[in-house]
Amino acid sequence: MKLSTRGRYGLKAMFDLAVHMGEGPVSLKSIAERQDISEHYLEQLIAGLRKAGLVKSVRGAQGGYVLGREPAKIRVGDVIRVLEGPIAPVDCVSEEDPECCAKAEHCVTRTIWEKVRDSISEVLDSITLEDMVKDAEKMDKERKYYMYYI
Amino acid sequence: MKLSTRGRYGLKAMFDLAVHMGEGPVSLKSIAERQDISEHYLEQLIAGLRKAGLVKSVRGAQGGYVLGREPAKIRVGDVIRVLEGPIAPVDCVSEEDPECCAKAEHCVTRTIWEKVRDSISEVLDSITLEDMVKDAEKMDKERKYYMYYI
DNA sequence: ACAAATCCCGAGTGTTTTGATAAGATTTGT
DNA sequence: ACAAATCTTATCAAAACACTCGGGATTTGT
Repeated sequence: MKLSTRGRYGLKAMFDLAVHMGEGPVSLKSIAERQDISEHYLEQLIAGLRKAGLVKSVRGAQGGYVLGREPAKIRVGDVIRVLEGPIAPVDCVSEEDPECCAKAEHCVTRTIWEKVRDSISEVLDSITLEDMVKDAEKMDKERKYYMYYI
Repeated sequence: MKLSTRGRYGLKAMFDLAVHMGEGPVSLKSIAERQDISEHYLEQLIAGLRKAGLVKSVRGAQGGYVLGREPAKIRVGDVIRVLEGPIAPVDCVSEEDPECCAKAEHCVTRTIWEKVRDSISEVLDSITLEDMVKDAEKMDKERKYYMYYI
């Protein structure tokens, strides 16, 4: 029941982009340095985010990435789903195309996993990047609020 | 964010034991057959459950396993924690000995993972084996309510 | 006493996932 | 033209996962 680094690093990067919103394109290199992530690895992760429209890329010198839409409209769940796949503790209750078995309707544990899935989704979909930035500002007014760890 | 087969199979087995409560020791072989799990693999899983006191073993011919205490006092969360480790989407919010980083107090995402952890725990700790047996009885009065899939 | 049933334990194995690295191609501002 | 970036593809080592196997130890029915 662990998140992989994909989701953790990806959310770090998205938060970093939200913090630097309005300052023009942010290079992968600067994100990787601030968040202490392998640049090449982050490249793979952000490719997925780009395809999903959560970030836009600007190629060439002074290029980089910007958020695909306002921070208030990007939920943590959106980011996690792109990087980790549909939220589900087991495949038979996957948010999209669940691999149901024949007896799914009579399966006691299935209902348990559904409840787990829904409670996770509810938490992740109730928080936006904007919320995160505001929380960070509250936590520490002085310091630049990079996340050192996820 | 997936459960491994350890948690799934283990809960299957515990449910099976709860269903057959009061019929004497249940052999691993019969559980493995009903739940369609590798017997040797299940052996490993149940070893952990035994050490945790969730099941008791009866050695020798006609031996097997029985629940360590009443089904009403065994929560799904108890079983999952034994087989999958402490509930936590990331290590820094682990239920026991979290590997905190220096900046944990200023980490925005940490609070998110805490909320996720708590919502999962709440679901898993609100359901007991007794609840599962009752649900199964409700779902299907006629058939023996084995779980065919988790 | 003996054999069958059953639990107990540790080691080995193939596959998949994870997390990263490397090399080169493409695009663009200066 | 050049340097700074992104983009694409390929490769790879380590860990986790899901078993599998072999051999003991213990108890019971006959």
